[in-house]
Amino acid sequence: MPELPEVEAQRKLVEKHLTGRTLVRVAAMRDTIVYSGVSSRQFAERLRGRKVHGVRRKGKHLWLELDRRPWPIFHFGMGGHFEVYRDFERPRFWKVELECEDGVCLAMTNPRRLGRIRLLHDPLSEPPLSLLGPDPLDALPSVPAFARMLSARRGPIKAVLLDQKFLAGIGNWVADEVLYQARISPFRLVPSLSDVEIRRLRSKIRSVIERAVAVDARSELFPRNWLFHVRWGKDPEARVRSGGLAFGVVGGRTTAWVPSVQI
DNA sequence: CTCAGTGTTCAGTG
DNA sequence: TCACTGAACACTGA
Repeated sequence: MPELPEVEAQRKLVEKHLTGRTLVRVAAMRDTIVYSGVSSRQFAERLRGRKVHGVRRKGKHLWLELDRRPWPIFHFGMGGHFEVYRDFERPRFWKVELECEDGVCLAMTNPRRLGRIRLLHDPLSEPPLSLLGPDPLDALPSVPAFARMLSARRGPIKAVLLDQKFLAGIGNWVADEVLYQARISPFRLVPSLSDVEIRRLRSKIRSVIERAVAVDARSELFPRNWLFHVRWGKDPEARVRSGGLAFGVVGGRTTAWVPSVQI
């Protein structure tokens, strides 16, 4: 679930419910894996009574700006989300529960426990956030800057797109979608890309992410001609219509592409 | 019962 | 240093 568009949708949700509010009660599920560098108990103590000034995101990381540091940073790993509710109905797999003065509760879930919850004084200037490349939604590099970034890279283009030090927030499905729409094979080595292809790639990174964010990452609202539907759908005819879908492994990840379209 | 997976990190290798 | 591979992490759901 959680690539840039999904995390941005979560950010908006959290922003809507927590901005300007005070965390009157904080519950933290005991978990020594998801909580990183801080115990769940300590985490809850540090947050209780704090006022939320803002909710920010970079790449797949989400954090709260509070009236006092340190601030909490959330990463979902392979799954999870924030859930809003009023009564005592904690969702399955909850890791943190934040309650506001108006009784609204917000919980972060993380079923597979590959996510991380941290407490940092200045998120943007400390790892892991300080190691990230630019966020393609907020700060997509210009064409020349993008070309310069690529010129420092080798290897298959998909592996580079997945590298969070290159751009922050692109994950497996976004990478496949962007390459499909840019008509570039995921296996193409970066040095072999032409200027035209580099422009097309950058432009598709922007359009795919903007479009997914515009519909709050609700995949049923993605344009019908996106690879996404063919890839995850169970309609075999759609696969044929797409021109023949292939699966392979690039950058250690399952990759879907259409060989007849992607050169 | 088996296995892939919308992610990240680290050790080992070239 | 760069880059790639594979494994590990942990657990759900098909």
